Amino acid sequence: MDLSERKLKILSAIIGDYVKTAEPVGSRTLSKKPELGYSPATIRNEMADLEELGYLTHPHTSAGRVPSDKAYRLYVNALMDKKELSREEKKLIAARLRGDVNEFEKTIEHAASLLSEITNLTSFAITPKQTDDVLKYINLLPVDEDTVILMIVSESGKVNNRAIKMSVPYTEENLKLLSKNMTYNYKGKTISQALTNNIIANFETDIIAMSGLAEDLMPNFMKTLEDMLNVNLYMEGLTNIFDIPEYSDVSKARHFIEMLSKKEEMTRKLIEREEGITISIGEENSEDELQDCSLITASYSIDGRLVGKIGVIGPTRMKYEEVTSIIEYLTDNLNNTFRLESGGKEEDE
Amino acid sequence: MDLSERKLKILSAIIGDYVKTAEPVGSRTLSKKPELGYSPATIRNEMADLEELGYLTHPHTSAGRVPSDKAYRLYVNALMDKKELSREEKKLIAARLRGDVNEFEKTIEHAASLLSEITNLTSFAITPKQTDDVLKYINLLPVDEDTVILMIVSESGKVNNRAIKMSVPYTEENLKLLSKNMTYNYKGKTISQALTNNIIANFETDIIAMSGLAEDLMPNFMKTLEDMLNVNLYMEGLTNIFDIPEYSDVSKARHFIEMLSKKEEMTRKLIEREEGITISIGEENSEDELQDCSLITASYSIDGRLVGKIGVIGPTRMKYEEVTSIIEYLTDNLNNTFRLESGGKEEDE
DNA sequence: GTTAGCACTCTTGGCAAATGAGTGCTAACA
DNA sequence: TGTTAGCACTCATTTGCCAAGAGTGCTAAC
Repeated sequence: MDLSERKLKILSAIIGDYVKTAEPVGSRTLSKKPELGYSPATIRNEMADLEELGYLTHPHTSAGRVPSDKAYRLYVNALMDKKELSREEKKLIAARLRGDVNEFEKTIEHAASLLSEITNLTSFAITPKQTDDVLKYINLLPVDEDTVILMIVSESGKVNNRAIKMSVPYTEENLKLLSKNMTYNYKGKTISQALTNNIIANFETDIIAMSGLAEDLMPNFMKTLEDMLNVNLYMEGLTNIFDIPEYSDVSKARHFIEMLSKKEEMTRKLIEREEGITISIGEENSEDELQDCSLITASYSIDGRLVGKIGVIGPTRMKYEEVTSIIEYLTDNLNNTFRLESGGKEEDE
Repeated sequence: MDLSERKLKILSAIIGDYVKTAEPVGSRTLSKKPELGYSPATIRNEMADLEELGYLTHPHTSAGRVPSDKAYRLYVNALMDKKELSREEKKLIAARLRGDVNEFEKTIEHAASLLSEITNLTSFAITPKQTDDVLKYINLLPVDEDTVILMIVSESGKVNNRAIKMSVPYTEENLKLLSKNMTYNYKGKTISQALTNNIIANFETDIIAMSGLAEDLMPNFMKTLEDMLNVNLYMEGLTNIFDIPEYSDVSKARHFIEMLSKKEEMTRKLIEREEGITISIGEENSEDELQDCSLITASYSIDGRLVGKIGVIGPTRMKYEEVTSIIEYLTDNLNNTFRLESGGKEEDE
């Protein structure tokens, strides 16, 4: 059933007010708003209807109305209009995000902290899972009599390395040969391909000559590849939660912080999210702990391929349009910075 | 003025009880303890004396006594006896700490998380500031036509690298020459020496031939050296604070978490701490936010040289002897693991 | 020096009354 | 037929008050 123009207006006003005050909003308060020229009684009637339809709830008989998750959903889908950021906000974001493509981890961390600062919510970001990152170059370097450094470079410019204690002596020639061989075998493969298809069989022949070397090497090679797949999680503004009246109850705040402190779970949750801007409201979240939180996430990409996520978490009572606009602008900026042609930056306006 | 045997006994009992219950302890409760065979009245007299001397306080007239920071200090210095860990605890710690010298960061992270688990407090650890780590090896590797990887290896086995976009073309020969030259110039220098004495003048002659190369390189070299000095901070068990009755007040918990979330400050604070086991109680801490917290930290070292810190933070009402023993045993274990001869492990008992 | 006794203080919990915000419903009005 | 005023009713919150209980300080007796 479609809601009448007036119902939508009232619902919108209730949401607006409740988001600001965190107090159930009553008919009197609403009737005072200039855009709603109705008497409290009329509004009460409409509110009763809206409640029946599931858009409002009632903490108790003599309290005002509170928007339900369904109301927020409607609001987000249909009612809210995108908020254009002010010139200052845009400038602030752009200025704080100037970064180096080769230090994108730092840039992401900055972005998360900026996001939490602007929204006054808890923000988080993950770096891309580089599953599809392509290997470019593998090198073994001598350090000690018994130490060798394994170094793996990917197309995206990521460099990982690891010092390996060798159990058998090696020669520089051997290392060079092995480096070449490995590069030859793995170059062009994605990290996940390299991890699954065990290409070792492929260079068995050469290896015979170097016996123990490969045995020391391969487990470390695999470990390093796994390291490269590691996703980093950044989180900022955890204590912003304390500014939100809903969480002035210690046990609630505790739950919130406890959940967010579980890095693996949060990372997984973020990875699983769809790309683009995604809003999930209250009970739309599967986790019990998130039943009265909303998440807004967006994806950013590096050179248009590797995809990371950034977003905020807060109470369902949140300034959806504002936060969404901020995140959108922020990710646009990130995408721009991370375009490998090298972070040019001329945006709209 | 020295306290009488009996006063010490009473004080000790008060501390013991208060640490357990977090409730002010009264004379009746104390007189019931078998080791204190005095009537409530006697104990009251002694308590009045102790209060006058500053060892006890009184939340209000009709409440029991609470130990002051001065009392805890006395307790820690003179009264408490070291608690020997149980065989199980020792086993647990030893088992969980088996680590690889080359992955000491992970080991430290584990140690912090273990510490917080055992003590039910918030724990943290910092990796050593590698100021005195000695450079061993510098290498420049070609990747692209315009990308070069700079790699720095230190004696402690740390490997740092950085991809550098070159603004001028290079040849492999040039890179090799430069690598050799830099290694020659920096090998044996500590990181801080390398950062301060600008040795660039030293190889000016060769550089002339490679003009732009060094200009692209040197800023990145310096940045990478700075990266190597970065200290990582690990923190675990933040939410343990919520189990402590003193922090059931939201604003207190908030302050606590806010302070601990400031990574730079916490890192600095830890770096500044003295080596060995250090206990600072309540107002002995300079920071306002720590006035009712105690910190217990200890230092661990890698190969007996590079020194990191690990510790816990909790309310002044803390099981000092237990926590101290745990930290001591833990750092012994860490030191052992990080002895470069390669983590042998046979401990006392 | 130790202890029993007692008056006194102060916190805590429970209870009841007052307050007030807001509703739902009915009846009147345009 | 839609809108509004009026009024009784509900329920959370605040306030004040009282009783109970824990613990002290002091005095006097042992």
